[in-house]
Amino acid sequence: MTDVSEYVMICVAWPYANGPLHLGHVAGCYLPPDIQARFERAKGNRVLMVSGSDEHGTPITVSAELEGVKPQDIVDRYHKINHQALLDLGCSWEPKIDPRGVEYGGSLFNRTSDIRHKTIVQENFTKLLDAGLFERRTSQQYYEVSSDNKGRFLPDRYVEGICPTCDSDGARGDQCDECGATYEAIELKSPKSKMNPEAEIEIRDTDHFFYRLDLFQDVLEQHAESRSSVWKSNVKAMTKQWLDMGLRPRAVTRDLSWGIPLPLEDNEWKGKCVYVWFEAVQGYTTCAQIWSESIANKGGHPDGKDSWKKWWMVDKNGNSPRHLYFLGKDNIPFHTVIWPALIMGLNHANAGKNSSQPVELPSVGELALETNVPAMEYLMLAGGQFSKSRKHAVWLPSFLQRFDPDTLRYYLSINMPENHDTDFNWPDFVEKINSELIAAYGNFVHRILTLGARLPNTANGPFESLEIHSITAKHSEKLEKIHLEITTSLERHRYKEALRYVMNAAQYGNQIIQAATPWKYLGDKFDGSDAAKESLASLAFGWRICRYLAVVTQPFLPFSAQKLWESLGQSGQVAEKDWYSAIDWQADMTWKDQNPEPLFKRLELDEILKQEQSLVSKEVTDSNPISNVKGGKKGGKKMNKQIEGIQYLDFNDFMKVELKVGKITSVEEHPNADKLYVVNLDDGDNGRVICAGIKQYYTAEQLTGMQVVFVSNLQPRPLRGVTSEGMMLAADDGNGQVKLITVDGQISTGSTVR
RNA sequence: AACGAGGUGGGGUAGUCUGGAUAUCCCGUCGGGCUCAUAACCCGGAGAUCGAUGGUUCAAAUCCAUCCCUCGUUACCA
Repeated sequence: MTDVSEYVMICVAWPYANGPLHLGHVAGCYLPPDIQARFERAKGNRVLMVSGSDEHGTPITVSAELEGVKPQDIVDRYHKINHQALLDLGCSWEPKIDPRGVEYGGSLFNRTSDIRHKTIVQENFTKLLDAGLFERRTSQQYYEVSSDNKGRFLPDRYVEGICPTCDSDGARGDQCDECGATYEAIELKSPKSKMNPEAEIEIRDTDHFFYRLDLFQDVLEQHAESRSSVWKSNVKAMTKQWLDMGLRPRAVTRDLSWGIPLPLEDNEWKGKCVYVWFEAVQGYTTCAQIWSESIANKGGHPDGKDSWKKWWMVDKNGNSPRHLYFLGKDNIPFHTVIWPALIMGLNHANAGKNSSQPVELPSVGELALETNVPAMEYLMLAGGQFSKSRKHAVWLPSFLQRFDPDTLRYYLSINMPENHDTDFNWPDFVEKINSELIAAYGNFVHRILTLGARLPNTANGPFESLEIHSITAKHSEKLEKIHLEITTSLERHRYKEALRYVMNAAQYGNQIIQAATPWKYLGDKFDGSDAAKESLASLAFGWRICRYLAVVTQPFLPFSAQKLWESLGQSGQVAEKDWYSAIDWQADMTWKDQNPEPLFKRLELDEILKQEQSLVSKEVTDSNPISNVKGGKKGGKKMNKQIEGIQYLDFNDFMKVELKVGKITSVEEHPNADKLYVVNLDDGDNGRVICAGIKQYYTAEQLTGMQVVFVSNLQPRPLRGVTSEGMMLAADDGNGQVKLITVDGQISTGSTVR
């Protein structure tokens, strides 16, 4: 054990509880913190790891509305699913108290709907308000009027109308897709609610509080400067970009139904909630406080309910606990600019200062700022051979039903998007598992265990009497060097590199065994010669390498590390072993008398692809692959079946639709769009131009000469610069198949369809 | 089109922030060895003017400028 154990706070981005996690999330922000936490614990540090489900905000109410259930049902469902999936992946969210004792910390995967979270957020809100760090502003916002008194304010992206600049229809809240203009949402002509187009809409004044981020400009620049040597370049760049733009006050309240209400009595604040960004980030501290109160306190931590301060406050010597935040690259500025500004704001308020006094970096007894933000790039989900045409996600829960979690942990670690985006694809997954994880590491271990099983056993296993330290000294030296490299890499958050070094150790083991050829001296063949003794001494050292590997693979591959540990006859949990015991060459040798079993099973690509095929199509049709990245959009496909009931169309309305037969005379590329063709159509009259989004399904040659059915009396509309005068009908199976509707045999163009 | 990321032997990659002399690792390929081990292991060879051009430098994959290409996200599918 190192004699000074550090306080390490590991903060994991809060997954948004409106869908299951997918492998991109795992690689980006759920696996790396677990590796880090396991590593820190093994080094003897005191680790507190926090995260939880982010359960408030508009997207969840929208999901709920679409499914016809309550928001609470949605968040309950996904909190459970995601929490379980993370546990199945081996992420150490359980037990909540460190096995070494509560003073060493623990972990808590909480949720923002926790009443205690709500209470603390409201207290903090009040503190910041009283310190004058909020300013109140009035703005105008669309309001959806409803007869039953259930009117609501509409966020900009839920409003559509006519562009004030180019007069085209379908412009969104604050930006027109047609001409690219941006404007204030209230300038929009004939605005409509996107969710409920029939509803009457009006502009109303609404008051909100804004956090005075502008007051933190200088101090945040100092902070960023002080971290410039530890932050990765993408973190530095994105932070700088934000600071260079200049910080402006940012809204902390919203007209929102699903969230934490403002802690204000006045009637005018009814129906308003704390903006989700403002409350969810506070989860990092609230979760620590809740852990402290409900877990550490009961678990007998000497500081009781205040134990969280050990992980959050700058201590009396001015030392800060180490704070590591794990998140995707899209979240960087939130954690390097906005969140530090909130922390310093709370410090400011706690010190009894107000907005006229300058804000300062944390000092003794105050909340500390982040040490490092090892943000990842994205893991891409490549279609590979099954579905090039459309993207498919691989969901964590279904993955874990079929594969050993350690295989996923290995693949994502060795392929981690540390510096740039990387791809997930099945052939690569199978290859890496079979030829690296299994062939190099798994095979080496199995080699040693089976060779050992063939030696005559003694009290402490077959190897003990065979050791000759003078012969293997150079091997221990080499492994110590590798151990140092692994350690250094992990300290620098270079997981890929660290795991590569681990594999080097296994490879080195194979080299030793290959050179020693111990199989020549087994059983009857043992002749007592020096060569035989040296050979078997190397084999015995193989046992030590296995033990070494169990310790150093543990942060990455906790399940197989434990399995190996037990196969070696070692007792207890390898996760609780000291990191440096890997290179303790005097450790007592042990043995488990048994038939050794391989650590992993080889994967068969053909089988996986077959299964995956069915999995993909199944998930598109019967699951809900809604992205749960915050601010992510839902795919269009699954909307169909989620619409409640059928919306009947009036017969007279239907009769207004005029369908005709036309013949495609020529097809051109749209000058300004990837998916559109400009189709010239002979409509039996003067001809017309239609823009059609079928570029990915038909070539221009295929289309030319086709007879198609089109809507002739649709209001013409410009589409990215070209006016489209109608719509061709096509069938879409929702799985990437699109076919135009044609007529059975020849008929003159312009014929009416009835 | 906007924004983001990337172009390194046949495929996939490390190294680029912090310039330095034989450019890393995995797969494939060719040759050899081993036969204990999960068609696994070990050794060796071939194969790269590090996207292009220009610049800075004693020295550039690495820094600067311009250009080309690819991918992702978003938008367009009336």
